[in-house]
Amino acid sequence: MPPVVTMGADGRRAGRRPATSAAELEHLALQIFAERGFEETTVDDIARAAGIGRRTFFRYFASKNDVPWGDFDGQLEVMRASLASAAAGEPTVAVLRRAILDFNTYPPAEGAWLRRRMTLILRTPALQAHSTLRYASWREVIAEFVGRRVGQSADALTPQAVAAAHLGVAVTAYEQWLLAEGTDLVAILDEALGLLATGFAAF
Amino acid sequence: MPPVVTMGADGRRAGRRPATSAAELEHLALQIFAERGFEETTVDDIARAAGIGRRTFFRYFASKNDVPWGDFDGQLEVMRASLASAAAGEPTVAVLRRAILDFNTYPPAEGAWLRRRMTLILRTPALQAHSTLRYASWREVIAEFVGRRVGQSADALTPQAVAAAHLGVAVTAYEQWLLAEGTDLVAILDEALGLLATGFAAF
DNA sequence: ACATTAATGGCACTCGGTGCCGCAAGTGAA
DNA sequence: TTCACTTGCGGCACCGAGTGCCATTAATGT
Repeated sequence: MPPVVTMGADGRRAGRRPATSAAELEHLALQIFAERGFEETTVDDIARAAGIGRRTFFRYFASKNDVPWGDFDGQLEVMRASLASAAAGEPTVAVLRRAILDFNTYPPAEGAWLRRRMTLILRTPALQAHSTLRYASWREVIAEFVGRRVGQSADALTPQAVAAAHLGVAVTAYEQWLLAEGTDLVAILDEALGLLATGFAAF
Repeated sequence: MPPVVTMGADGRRAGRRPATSAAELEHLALQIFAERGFEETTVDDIARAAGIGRRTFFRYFASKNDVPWGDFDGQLEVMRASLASAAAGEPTVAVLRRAILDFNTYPPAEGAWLRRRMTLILRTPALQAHSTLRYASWREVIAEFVGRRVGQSADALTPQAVAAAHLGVAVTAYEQWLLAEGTDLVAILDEALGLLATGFAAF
């Protein structure tokens, strides 16, 4: 039997309202991580600071490692749509390059937060490791697009290789960006992806 | 004060002898993983099966995740030496390609074990994630070589990008190899690395 | 008031991993 | 043989992440 959805006129559904939100929790947690470090901060610390129970924390995030990822999946859907709507005439790698640059273009106000988030993810071993699992869906989106373009299954060698190479290079660009304070992420990404398009045969 | 190393004529050092070896433990653990699954096998299970204490297990492996990696670091040193001894005239990517193929060329007898190991690593989320940390040193070896060749720091964009792209493509080749039973790993690796050398501009 | 729905959070438990420390089992030398 | 020394073993207690269970709380409409 389908659940009877009781809903108020203002769109509020029945039931107790969430005590906080994933975004709010993330914001708070990132602050504590910055102060005390990721490993040194326990889930209890975060929960206590947020005024919620430890158990409740795990209803907002599947794991402590998932905290710094924001709405990654949502952003991914935007990229998927962007790829799908590309003109058929435009070369595959060009579309890819543009989509990746878009995916990583943030409003200037968020620049500082992005740096914090990515420093955490790329320099904390536990998060570095965990990132692989999040990147998997990123690669899948790319592979599906390339597969469509070259008329192969997304699981085939070429789409998967293109996706993996682009991911590796994009992450490398992020690492370079973090190395120097005042640099432009998109410019570095563009340069790095350029290397990939031409191929490494020149070396 | 420097420790006085007392050592027998036959090369045996003083002190109690190890009850087992990392290789032996790995062999045993891999068998249990294959039967019961990685997540379903506790460290206690492995220790009990090996007749050692749980505490002792962690003297052989830094973590449960490190079990399936064999002598990865040792192999890496071989690759590093191989890269260092390459003729200066040979193109960088060609050297790289050959070194990677060598690195992944195993005696036929080990083929079945390799498949087991890699299936475990590439299809178990926890191990997939952990692999990133092991791959870091692999990338470093490549980046150092490329840096030397192009006259840049190993930390610079180009060496890092080349390393990351090669890693991504190599792992992809492994995944393709696992998809079909009778295939030749080295051939797939060669094909995949070929894509990278030419670049993706053709797509 | 009452049924319903959804979120909270406490409790107990499992498992990976670590620090501490006493003990076992080897060594060469007195 | 006995002793000092060295190295590996492993029990114990502890921490922290993550999960299943379930009673409780706070919101909804009838």
